[in-house]
Amino acid sequence: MDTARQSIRITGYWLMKCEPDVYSISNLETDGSTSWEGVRNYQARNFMRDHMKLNDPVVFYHSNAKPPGAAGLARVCKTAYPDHFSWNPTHRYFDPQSSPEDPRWVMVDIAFEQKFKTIIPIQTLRDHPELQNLMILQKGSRLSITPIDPHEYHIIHQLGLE
DNA sequence: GCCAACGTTGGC
DNA sequence: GCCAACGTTGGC
Repeated sequence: MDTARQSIRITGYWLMKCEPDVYSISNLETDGSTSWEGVRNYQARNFMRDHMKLNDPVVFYHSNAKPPGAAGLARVCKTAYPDHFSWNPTHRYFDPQSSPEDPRWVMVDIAFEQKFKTIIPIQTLRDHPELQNLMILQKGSRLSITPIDPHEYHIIHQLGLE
């Protein structure tokens, strides 16, 4: 685990996964921007808290979808701040170990950039020779927020124009 | 709906 | 500190 973690390179480019049944790129297009609450994984949290910068580019990915795949582009429009949903006992993202005095979780805001004409299915990403190293394509990868290479970002951007 | 892979929890 | 049990993720 630690060895794998060490090889992660922070690039300022990101891929963020969301189930479209919960929140889709179309929702983001409608809203213009949104808060990214509910991340309850420490590694993903640390990416947001320690590394996400204003205007970092984001690939918006639909997970658990038919088909799963890259759905569009977004941009970080507010850097990390406490996830207040974590201390609301009636909310599904409640965590009893988090409090306003000692917030355990953070969120960022992202702004809509573009919605791809069609989803770029995961299989298309898998088939692309220059996207082989995408973290989300590695076996067993479940991280909802992963850094990606600028080159990978631009390839996905291009695929989204087709 | 299945299930492999993962992260977290808690007993010891 | 180990590790079994558990809940979750997410592609298929």
